[in-house]
Amino acid sequence: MLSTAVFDVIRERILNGELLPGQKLKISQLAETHKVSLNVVREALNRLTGEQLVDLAPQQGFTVRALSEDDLIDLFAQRIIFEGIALRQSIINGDLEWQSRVLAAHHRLSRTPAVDPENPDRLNPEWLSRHEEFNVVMMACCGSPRLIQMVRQLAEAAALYQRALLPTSADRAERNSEHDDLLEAILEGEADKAVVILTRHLEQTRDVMLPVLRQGGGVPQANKRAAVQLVGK
Amino acid sequence: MLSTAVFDVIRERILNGELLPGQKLKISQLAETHKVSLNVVREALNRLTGEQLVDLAPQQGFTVRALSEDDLIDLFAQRIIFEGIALRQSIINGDLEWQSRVLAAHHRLSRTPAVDPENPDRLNPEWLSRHEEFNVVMMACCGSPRLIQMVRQLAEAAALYQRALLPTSADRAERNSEHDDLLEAILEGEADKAVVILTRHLEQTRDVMLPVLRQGGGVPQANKRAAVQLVGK
DNA sequence: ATAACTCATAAAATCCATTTTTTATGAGAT
DNA sequence: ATCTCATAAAAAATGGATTTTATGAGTTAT
Repeated sequence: MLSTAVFDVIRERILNGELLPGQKLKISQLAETHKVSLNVVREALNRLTGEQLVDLAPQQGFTVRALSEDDLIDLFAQRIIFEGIALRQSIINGDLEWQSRVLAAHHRLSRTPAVDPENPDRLNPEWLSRHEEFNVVMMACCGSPRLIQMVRQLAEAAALYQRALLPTSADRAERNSEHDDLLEAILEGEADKAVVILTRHLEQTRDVMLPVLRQGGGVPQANKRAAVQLVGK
Repeated sequence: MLSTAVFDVIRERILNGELLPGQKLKISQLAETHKVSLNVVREALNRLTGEQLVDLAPQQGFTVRALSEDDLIDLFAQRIIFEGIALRQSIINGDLEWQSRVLAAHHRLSRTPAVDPENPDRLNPEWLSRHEEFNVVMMACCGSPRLIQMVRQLAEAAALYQRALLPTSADRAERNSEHDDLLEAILEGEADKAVVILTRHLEQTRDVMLPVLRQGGGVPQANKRAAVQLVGK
């Protein structure tokens, strides 16, 4: 199915930061670059609105979902709640097989440099992927397909902020040690401890990004457009 | 925007039980009944997949999301967690204006007969609407747009089950008194108590539906189709 | 001179009619 | 009963028509 392929590619381009938050997604242009007809693009974009990655305003087309301070705060408040619940449940349910997968994901993450070797002022996209994978695997055993889906959606939204706002300078060593602590708590089955560490980790991630968003200098984000009525709001 | 209108109508028809869980949604047929072209319907259905009300399987088209025992249990487990959180926060944040709106919604609900006067063996659709409205208003002051959105989506999924499975006989009087207790706790600002009542209410709702789903006799639901690979799973 | 308004033009979004592919169906043969 | 294959039905994709919005030059008013 063509629209599924286009859906995946555009989704990837948004998460990669190739298509910036707030940016307009011109259908004809996307159709041309992906060598498909207009409706295929339209279909893909409609599905992306469901994933909360794209906004649709009638007669004004599609845009990449924009960043905002309020949303950043709300987003991380919900991540703390949802991921906390999912992680606790995962630790309770998880077996040896699951622990091993977490260990493996952590290893892959810890051995990937956080800063792009070729582009020292930006985070390494590969590291971001492994970070997200670590996150997904941690939650995988929570036992609830719906919870997993919601956590995945929140993490995806957060990825937009992280790719745009996370500075490379922010105490990498200290932050990586949080992953180590998290792993340790998981392997020892200490749910409470793990949730506390995760919460602190998320809070710190948010607090690093907030001032960057506030000053906004040099943040890769398309110019804000005038507020328009979005569908379904 | 035509597709938005069609989106709304189809959504309504699904929530009304006019289009049954598991039922195939033939694009050409929908296009004809709504006097629009195929692509418009397709666009609406794609957006409905984002709302988790419709499933899409490549080359097999769209179906109304089917009911299942596992999903029912999962769904209510998540409702208990997240509606609990949203309600508690709403009570903490809510001002007099909000309390008044809850009171009004409760009044509308309590004065609407739960059983359809013309169709005594089915629940009154108007009552179901007011019940959902009561629910939405209760959560409205939780302060988190994202939490509201997720709670709304969970409640919408639950509506499918309730319209299909909730018997008319299930101790209406007792269940309505739970709404009264809930209102009382909210107006007194007793968050803990309100959450306990809500939790019990949701558990009972689930437990009433489970056996009906298990035996499955006479449940309005389209015949199950062979399992197919769905997109995005 | 600047600001506000009109209106023609271009660009983009939305929708439709049609073609191409894929899947489902059922008669006839093995 | 199972398999093959022709046919019909439906999904998916295309190309293009229609409608709406954005843009900017020209005009008028302050």
